[in-house]
Amino acid sequence: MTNNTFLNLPDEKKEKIIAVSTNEFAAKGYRGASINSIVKKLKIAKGSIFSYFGDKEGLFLHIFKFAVEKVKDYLRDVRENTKDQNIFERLKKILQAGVDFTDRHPNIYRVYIRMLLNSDIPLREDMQKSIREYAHEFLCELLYDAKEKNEIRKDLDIKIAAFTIEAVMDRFLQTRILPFLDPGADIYGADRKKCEELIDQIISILKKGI
Amino acid sequence: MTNNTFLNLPDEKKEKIIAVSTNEFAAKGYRGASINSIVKKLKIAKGSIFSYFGDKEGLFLHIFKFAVEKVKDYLRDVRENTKDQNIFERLKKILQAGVDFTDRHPNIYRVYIRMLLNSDIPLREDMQKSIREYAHEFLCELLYDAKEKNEIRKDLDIKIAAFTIEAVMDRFLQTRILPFLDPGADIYGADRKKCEELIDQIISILKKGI
Amino acid sequence: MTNNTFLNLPDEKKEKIIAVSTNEFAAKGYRGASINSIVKKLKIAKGSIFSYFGDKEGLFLHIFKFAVEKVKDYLRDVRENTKDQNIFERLKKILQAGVDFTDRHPNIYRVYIRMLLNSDIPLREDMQKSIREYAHEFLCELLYDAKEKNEIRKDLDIKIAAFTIEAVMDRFLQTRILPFLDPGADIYGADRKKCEELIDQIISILKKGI
Amino acid sequence: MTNNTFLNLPDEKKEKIIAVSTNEFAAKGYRGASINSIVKKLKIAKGSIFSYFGDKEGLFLHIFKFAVEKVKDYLRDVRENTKDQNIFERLKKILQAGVDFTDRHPNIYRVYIRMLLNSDIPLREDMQKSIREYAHEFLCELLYDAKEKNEIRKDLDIKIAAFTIEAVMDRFLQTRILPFLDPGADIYGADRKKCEELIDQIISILKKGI
DNA sequence: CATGAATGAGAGTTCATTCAT
DNA sequence: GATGAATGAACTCTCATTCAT
Repeated sequence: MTNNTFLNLPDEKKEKIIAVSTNEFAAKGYRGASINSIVKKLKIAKGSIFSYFGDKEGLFLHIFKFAVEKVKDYLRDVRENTKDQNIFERLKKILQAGVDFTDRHPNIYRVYIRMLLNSDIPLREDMQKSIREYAHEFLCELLYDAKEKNEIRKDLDIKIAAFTIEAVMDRFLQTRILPFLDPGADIYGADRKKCEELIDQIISILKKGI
Repeated sequence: MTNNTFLNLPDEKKEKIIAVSTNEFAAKGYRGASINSIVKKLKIAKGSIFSYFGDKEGLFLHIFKFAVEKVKDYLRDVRENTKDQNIFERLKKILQAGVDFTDRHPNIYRVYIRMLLNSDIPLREDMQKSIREYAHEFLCELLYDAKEKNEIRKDLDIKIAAFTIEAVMDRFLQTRILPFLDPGADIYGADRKKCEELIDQIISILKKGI
Repeated sequence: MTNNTFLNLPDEKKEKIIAVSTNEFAAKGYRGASINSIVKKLKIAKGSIFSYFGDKEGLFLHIFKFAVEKVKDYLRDVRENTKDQNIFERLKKILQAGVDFTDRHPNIYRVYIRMLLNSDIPLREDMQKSIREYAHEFLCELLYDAKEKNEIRKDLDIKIAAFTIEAVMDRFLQTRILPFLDPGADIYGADRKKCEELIDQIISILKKGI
Repeated sequence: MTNNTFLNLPDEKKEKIIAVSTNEFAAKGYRGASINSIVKKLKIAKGSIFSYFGDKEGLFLHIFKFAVEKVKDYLRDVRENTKDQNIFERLKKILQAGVDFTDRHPNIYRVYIRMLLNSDIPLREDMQKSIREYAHEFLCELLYDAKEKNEIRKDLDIKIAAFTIEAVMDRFLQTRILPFLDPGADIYGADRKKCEELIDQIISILKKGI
């Protein structure tokens, strides 16, 4: 749907458009986001957005795909960089990378989780499923490898384990971008060191149980 | 904010107003929800809603508080009914009760998770935090009891364990009302029996680790 | 489609809304007509028009049906008032009544003929056909009566005669509201007397041929 | 208004631009017609249209003049080719040629009658009058000749006769491009033979009266 | 107290027109 | 001379909110 006109824009402009739009969608959701508000912030003509993306849905889809790709990229990176470590090290690295990512791109992650929960809108079903499915399969692969290497219990149901890990990790990352989600003030690791400790403890619980 | 006029309404009418409004907010989100649409379904005058709740925000806040209370009620019930069981039995019961709850009141739970993500709108901070905080403290209490009874590791960090458990449980319940969140078709327990198995396995992972 | 709210309006207001809207559609056609422009002239809120008629199409349909009914009314009147006259007297009376009508309601007639030629728009097919069909059948009845009374040729094809008469009459009336349609300056009867002469001559040609 | 740049274009390109534009104006009217849509179909740059014709009005005027010239051409042809026939034969030939013309160029005729009704837009008065005036004078000449040759009544008012004939002929041609204008299904001559019969009957009524 | 007509700001969207390349 | 990106006014339509009845 996205127009060549947009793709041919100077990188700086493209990035600004994506950033401002992402912020708008992240802050107000699909319906709440206002093209008026976006173009005012961007100081461009309203018509330009429509020539770039067709309509509001087109803009959102672009933003969303962009966000999804960013998330996938970071997952891929971690996998490649942790190939020779054991599963618990790898999970730890994933969480740390996730923390970095949400710190660097809080609005991208906001758009991503917002849209997972917003059913009112124009994500094709497959888009909606795509990312959690991707994360799920990603974790399944990791766990499968780990089982082969006898790092985890032979009797573990991989799918359910993946589900559990994903839930915990996702929620942990959410606490970083949605402070109010954080149930205890001291769980939210403001500083790097505290944060690493938390990660260690979470991994530890996933490893040993409660 | 809610008016006495509303509170003095016959129960049946009050309930209908809450039910219809909850559905609307659950289906379309805060901004997407339309007072027009609500009053049309209710066959009452538009002005009435505004006299009852002041404005759209007031209506939403009422709906949301109501939803929160319902959730808290169910948590309280479970706690009372499982006092003499061990922690793993209790967690299992909580999850089962949660499944019942989301099956019976899918829209209440929908409103609740929808609104966790909406930052631009009118949840007072405390309202926003209230429910996850409540669940967190609720689990902390349970775990504290359990530690006293030597059901769990002595060295377990209770807050982080509570956080972990809550994350997994919440995500499990989300899969029931937002099917696309479910990463694997077979994780979603369509039938009662399958669902109980899943719960057992999740609890098992929480207990023993991976 | 038209709302009760509109129908319950004071007559004066209703008439003004119809008059202003009719002028707008008559002057600019369906697409060209602007709700903005209409409400500005009426000094009412934009929303009101939409609450009365649903949308632009609803407004137009109301206007159009209204115009059609007015035209039909005038045809009915003439028929009733000329029952005992011969066909040529009757045709003359019809044309004279038509002249009166277009003089009194030029915009109603304008809307009516505009819409016959505008295919881009929301007249249900039957609406489109309705009025010319009505006029055609109306003339067929008159001619059938006339044939029975031996006022016209026995071998005359009534349908084609009706078609011919309607074409001439319609065009004559058009010249009154669309001056530029008038091919010769002196055919257009500005004054009553001249106009009657023209009518006589037209009827004469229809009667005797050229 | 039309630019030399346009006139110097290869014939093929000029014709394509005129054809596509005529279709657009015929289908959607002046206001409804979209330059966007035209240039998309033509696969030329939007700016070109504006350099050729100045603005939308300029394009339309060109199209309209072109249509008028085509109509005049066909009238001239018929006159030349029927010089030695009597008036009723000539009228018949004119109608037959008109049928051919509307069958071959329905959109040209559509533009022409559409625009007769559009008062708000950019036909200079003289353009608006031009074509019907031309047709009127054309018929007057024919009738004047016929009177000299004693083919028609000596007492006939030529102008009014011309008006009458033109009205009937025009309406007949309209039925071919605007089927819904046709009052009776069987008046509309779908096939050539039926059509000729209709023409004969119409001419006969014009000749002998009703 | 209930009603629902009136309001007008603001939404998404289209489009003729301009102008730098 | 051709191009098409940028523009912003104008469009239809929605909606929370007000207030006279």
